[in-house]
Formats: sequence, C-alpha cells, structure tokens
Amino acid sequence: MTLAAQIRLAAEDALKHLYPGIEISPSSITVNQTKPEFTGDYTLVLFPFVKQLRKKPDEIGNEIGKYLVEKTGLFAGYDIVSGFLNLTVKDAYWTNFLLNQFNNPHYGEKAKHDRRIMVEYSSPNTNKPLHFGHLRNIFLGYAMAEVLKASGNQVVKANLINDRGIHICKSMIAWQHFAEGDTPERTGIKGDHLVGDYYVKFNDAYKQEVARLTAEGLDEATAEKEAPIMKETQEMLRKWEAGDKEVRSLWEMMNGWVYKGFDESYKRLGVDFDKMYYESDTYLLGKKLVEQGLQKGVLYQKEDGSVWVDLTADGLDHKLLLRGDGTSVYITQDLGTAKLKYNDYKLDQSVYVIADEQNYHMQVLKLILKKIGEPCADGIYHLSYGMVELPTGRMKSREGTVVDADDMMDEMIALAKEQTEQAGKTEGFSQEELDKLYETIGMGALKFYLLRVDPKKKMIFDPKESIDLHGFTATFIQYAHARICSILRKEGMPLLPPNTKFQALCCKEPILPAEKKLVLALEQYPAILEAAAEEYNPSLLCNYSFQLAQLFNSFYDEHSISKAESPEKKELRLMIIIMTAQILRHAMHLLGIRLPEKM
RNA sequence: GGUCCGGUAGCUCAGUUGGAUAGAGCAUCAGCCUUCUAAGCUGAGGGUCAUUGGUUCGAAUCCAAUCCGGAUCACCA
Repeated sequence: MTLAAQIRLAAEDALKHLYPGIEISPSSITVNQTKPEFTGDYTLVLFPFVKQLRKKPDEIGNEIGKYLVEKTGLFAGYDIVSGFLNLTVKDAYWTNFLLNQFNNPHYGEKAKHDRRIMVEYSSPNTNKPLHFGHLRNIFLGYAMAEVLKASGNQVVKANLINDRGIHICKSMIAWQHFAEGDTPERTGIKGDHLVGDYYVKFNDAYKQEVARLTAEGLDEATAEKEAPIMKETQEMLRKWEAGDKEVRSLWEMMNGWVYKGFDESYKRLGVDFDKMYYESDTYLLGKKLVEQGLQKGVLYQKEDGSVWVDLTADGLDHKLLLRGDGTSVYITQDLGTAKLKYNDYKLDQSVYVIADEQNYHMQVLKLILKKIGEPCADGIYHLSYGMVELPTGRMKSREGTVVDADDMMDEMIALAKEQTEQAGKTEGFSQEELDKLYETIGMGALKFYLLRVDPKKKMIFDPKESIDLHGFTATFIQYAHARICSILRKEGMPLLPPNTKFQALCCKEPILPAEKKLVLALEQYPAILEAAAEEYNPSLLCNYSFQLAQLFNSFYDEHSISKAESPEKKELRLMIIIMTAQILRHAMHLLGIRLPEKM
C-alpha cells in the first residue's frame, strides 16, 4: 500500500477514535503531498470536518496530529497552517523503504492474476506504408499492453490487418497497368512502399480519367462512377470475393510484399504481436450474430430485406447491419471479430486502440453486442486517441502530405547523431556503439514525443521544427540515467547491487530536502503505474519519469554522491540514485524506450 | 441540427475523487563547468484557467447556459 493510502487510513482511524459517534465519510478525507513552501511530507485537509465536528480547523488539526504522531509511529511531527495539517514522516520510514525496495527490479508491478486482456493496435491497411499517424497508435498500443502486463494482467497483443477491400484492389489494378512486373527485389524498394506507390498511381490515373470524362460532358458524380479504371477495380473486388485464382494469387503476392515491409518497420519500432487477425478471414463473420439478433427481436428487417438496429433509445440513430442483398457491412464483420476474439482467449477485456474519428462506430459496436446479448460486449474498451495533424491540417495520402514512418525514424536517428556530434560526446565509443546510441536516442525521442500527451487530445506535428532533444523529452531522462550509471561505474557498483551492500546504513543524520523530494517521488511510482493502467493513459508515466529525472538533476547538482559528507550519507544517496535509475528504466521499458548507460 | 471530445503563459502541454500564492518544457533575459557527464542546474519576466451565472468554508476541476475549434451521424471502410 502506498504511503498516501496508509495516511488516509490512519486519518480515518483517528477520526473514529477521537470523535466517536460522528460518522465522517472516508471520501471526505483528502491527503496530498505537502507544498514545497511548507514543512511536512503529506497534508491532511481539515475543512471537510469542521461542520460535523463543530470545531475550528486548527483545533481538529491538533487533535488529529497528536493522535497520529502518538499512535501510528509513522510521523516525526506535525504542523498546522490555516486549515491544513502538515505531517512529517519519520526518516526511519524512508530509510526502511529504501533498504527494502532500492534494488527491486519489479518495484511497482502487481502480482499476476487471471484477468485476460487483449489489446488490438496498429491494424493497418495493406495498400500503403505506415505513416506518422500510425506511430501514435502503435506506440500507444504497445505501451498500454506493457502497462497492463505490469499490472498483473494476462495480455494478448493483437493486430487486425485490413488486407482486403476496394482500396487493396486499387493498388493491384495500378500495379497491373503500370508496373511492368516490378517487384521489391527488382526495384530495391521496400515492399509496403512499392505497393503504396501504386496506390498513389491509381489515384492519379483515376483523377485523369474523371477529368477526361467531365471534359466530354459527363457530370462529376457520373464520371467518378464510370471511370474505366474504377469499374475495373470493382470488377476485381468481385472476382476476389468469388475466389478467382489469378486475382487471389496477385493479391497474395502483393500483400506478401507489404507484410515483409511491415515486419521490418515493426522490428525497428520495437513492437510485437501475439496474434494476427486478417480481415480476409473475418469479414464474413457476424452474419450469424445478426440472424440471432433478428430471432430475438432486437433487430428488425425492412421490406427490401436489409437488417437494421434501432438505437434511438440510446440517443443514436438507426444503423444498417446487412444490405438488402444480404451482404455484410463494416460493422457486421466487427461484431463477428469481437466474438471471435472473445472465444479465442476467454477475454475479460478487449481494448481497441483506434483513432477518435471512430468513437461513434465503437459506441455502436458495443451497444449492438449488448443488445444481442453477447458476453463480449461488456469487456470492450475503446482506447480513443486524437489524430496527428500537420500545421496545414490532416495528412492526406492522396495529396502527398503524409509523413512516412520509416522516413521519420531515419530523420530522428540522424538528428540524434547530429546533436551528439555537436555536443562532442562521441569519445570513448566504438562506431557500433555509436550507431546503437543514435538509434536509442532517436527512437526514444520519437516515442516519447508521441506518448507524452494525453491520448485523447489531438496533436499537431510540425516536421520543420522536428523534435527537440531538450526539456520534456526521452533524451532528458536518458541523460539522467546515464549520469547515474556513470557514478555507479566509478564506484565499481552494478546497476542493482545486492542488499548486503547497504546494511550498515543508519539514520542519525536527517534526510535533506533534495534527498527527501526524490525519495518521496520514488515511493509514488506504484501509484502512478496503477493510474496509468486504470486510466489507459501511458502519458502519466512520461510525466512522472520526467519529474523524477528533474528531481535527480537538481539533487545531483546540489549534493555529491561519491564525495558525500559521511559514509552513511553516501550509502543513502547511492540507494536513492540506484532506485531512481531502476524506476526510470522500468517506466521507460514499458513505453518501449531504452536508456543508455553512457551517452 | 443530434451526439461526443477539446479550449489553461507567445508556442506545446501538466494539473489525482473540488484544497494552500494555477505548474513544467520550448522561446526570451540574467547567472552557474580547476568538484560524480552543462543533452544539465539556479533565477527573472510571462495567466480574465474561452465567457457568464450557479453549487460552498473553498472551483481550472462539479452543474447550467453561451462562444470557439474538431470528430462523427453512408446499403464506405
């Protein structure tokens, strides 16, 4: 249990004993960290009790303060400032805490339990390479899965690949027309990029045909429908659905190129998946669910045979589930996939990492499953995130304004190289080590940049300004970590030395403010990790880690570790920085960010 | 128009179930490297927390209305 929680309980107990017969709701007990301008570590707010107790805040504060100091043994003293009871925790508490936890590599994690959670993320289309917007999705999904794992859940990372449909056929048609048999091998172009190039070529050709037809006198809507290349594409989709051998083998070949490209990108991004779902396998699922829904009477059928659900009672509209010809629409297959996932893994929870433009869709999906009575409905959680936009607006592949993911990685690594060389920090590294370092810094900066903001907020990325390596960045945290490692190296100490190294510690000397601030923060890590899991918000870990690194830097500036005033002080400080580095590594590891020992 | 999300320093963002004088980073300015890594530290300036009203000991936080921005409301995916 965290210290803040312990204090809350102690306060509850104090109120019960001091004022028997008066029911004070535990929710009115607020315990905060004491503001730096006052003495104390944690603060109990007294105002909520005034009315019921009919006493002045300061009087109540004295009674509670006295009780807490005497009965709990946790506190060295208290202080009351205008309605706030500031409690100072005994130094012994902190030294005990450090001795118990400073080298615990699993500090902050929760014990494994049986809750099964799937996190679906990435979920790309196979007609173009990944872009900057996908990166936010991918980092978020990966980080969330890792955070949930650290919270003790059994996690399945899943990827649902959009491998069929009209957009895929567009690339295929364009390839047939213009490629003259080109392959990734022959051109040296990464497979997903090659296919993406033909997707762009399709749109160019299509635009030209539409322009020609409108020039010939057709109105635009008709021209868009009648363009030969579009008709050809629709015909191809029909053939694909009919299982046409030629189309299928082209489809398999081109998707194969894309997968190879994606695999490379995923590997560089440092993310992985436990289960791949393909829409070509799942797009026909869901019809049965709709039939069941019809039988139960929760869905209805129109005269033309189309099937609908009435969601007006939930403040939404009527929604189509099956076309008049009996074919399914997008949401129908999602209904089926939801059930499939549930059955595959007996999920307690199914997290979808999907942009906020699909909020409505996800709401509808969950509602329909609930109406049909599918048990998978309750576990569905939409981790909705804001889209990444450019200063000029949304990225549009048709307008060529997308920031490519592979390019972005290259640029970040180049930036890391440039800045490292500029700072003159390349000495003592082999070329191989340097390359690894640039990758660590560049990729870390990229991930942190996309994870540090509350997911639900949209973000604007300006490629011209690129990404900073100063201030609220992964680099800052990496630097703090490298500094700590440097000290430990000089002390001849491993990153996580055994407890026996520090048994001599005593607490005769008071813990100094800069030390205290750090230890206080270290103690709060489990609560932060828990909050990140409960709120589905990895950005909490970014904020916390940055704060921790900041506290360390100030501490480092103010106090010497290796030349501490006494051996006891030195031990205390070593434990503090060892644990700081440990937590930074732990938190960043969950986000997929590596911390170098030297930089 | 309906539903949902957002509006906090010049810019990008924090701000725990309502708590003390609203905090960081970037940018600007002024300091700090014969001492464990200056990718750092210390300090200064910078705010009508979109607006108005309400709830109360106390509101950036909760409620209502209004304004602004975005998403969405297809027999597309």
